[in-house]
Amino acid sequence: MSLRIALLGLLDATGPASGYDLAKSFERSLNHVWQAGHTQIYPELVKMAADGLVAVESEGARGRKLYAITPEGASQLRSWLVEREPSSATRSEVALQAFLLPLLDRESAIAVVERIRARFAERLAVLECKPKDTPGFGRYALRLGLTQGHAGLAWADETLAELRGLEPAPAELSGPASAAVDDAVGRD
Amino acid sequence: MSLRIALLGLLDATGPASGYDLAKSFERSLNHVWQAGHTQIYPELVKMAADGLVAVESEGARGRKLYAITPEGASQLRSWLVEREPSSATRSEVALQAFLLPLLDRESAIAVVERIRARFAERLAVLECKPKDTPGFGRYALRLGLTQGHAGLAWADETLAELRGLEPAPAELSGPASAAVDDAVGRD
DNA sequence: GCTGCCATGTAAACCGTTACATGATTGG
DNA sequence: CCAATCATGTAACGGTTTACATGGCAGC
Repeated sequence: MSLRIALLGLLDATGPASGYDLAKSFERSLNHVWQAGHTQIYPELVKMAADGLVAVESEGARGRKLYAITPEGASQLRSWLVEREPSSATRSEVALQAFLLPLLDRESAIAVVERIRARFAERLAVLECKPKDTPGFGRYALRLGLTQGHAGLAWADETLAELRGLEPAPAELSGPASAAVDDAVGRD
Repeated sequence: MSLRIALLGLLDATGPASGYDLAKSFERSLNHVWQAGHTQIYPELVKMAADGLVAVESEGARGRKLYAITPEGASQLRSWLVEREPSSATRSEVALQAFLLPLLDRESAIAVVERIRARFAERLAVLECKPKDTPGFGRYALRLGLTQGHAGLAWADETLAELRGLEPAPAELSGPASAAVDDAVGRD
């Protein structure tokens, strides 16, 4: 469903576009929020056209089809935005690595957190060179990304400080099922 | 792949468990990081057993099978943690709604942001009643979740302040393809 | 004419969710 | 005995990724 919404949003904001254009727009402006490649976009546009949410406005050179949002599409887009209770489920490999950190010895854990930190920094760098105050599209999401990126960095720094502050040879490595671990994972 | 890792991580940390136990552990301790229901877990355990990552240690009452991690499984778990460059791709309905906010008039946008804010607050409330300083599993991920949750709240508050500060009847609503919007979405 | 990019698509495999189905055990 | 919970699974569907396939056009 959300792929449709993202496509409708782009079409609504930027006007008619081809599948190829939309794939580029995903890379350019939407990639920190939602991802989709052309292999997903082309068939989805066909289905959306069948459902009357978009229409082929014109066919250009080399088979290029320009899709435009229909009134029906614009209406569904707005309904979704206003009515949809967003699922807050996140599935993050970074968070999973953070979760599993206690399985590693201190050295490895530090290396892993450093790598995570680099990821957050990279992400932030990308976002920071976008026009922050353009009064338009993606502006709020950009700020959200920046805020969360900074939060990630702060977490990494705090965690690194803590890990580095531990005595050089702690007992926190491998070891299966201790009562303490069982407790931490157990009922809350 | 990550589902396997999550299961291996839980088995490594808490010792042998059944599919049912693991599903409960997901709900309890992993849900802010990764989600999986029993319908995904049971078949995956079978495949993992076929691949030698886990082994059925014993069969209890009413068909209950206890899976234990094998040395091979433990080794793959650690390799993944140390070697895997985590994909930082996130797919978030919340961020998508944030992205599309400029399509709405001021009133509706405020309502949407208020709903998002409530989501963040809800999430934070859940995390905050977990034992924050237990020296164990999930501890780092918990802190990451808290940090990012606070960041989300801060974003929502800032955004609400800005939206409420606008004059009551701004011109920011619907309207298709203006040059400015095109610019904001365009190349970076 | 060759190389590289534009532009469009299909197919298979994989991952995740929802709905369905079943039986055993525990507690009232 | 009945209801709730434990415990295990299958099936169908939909979304996502990866690999494959094709042809046009532009510049060298």
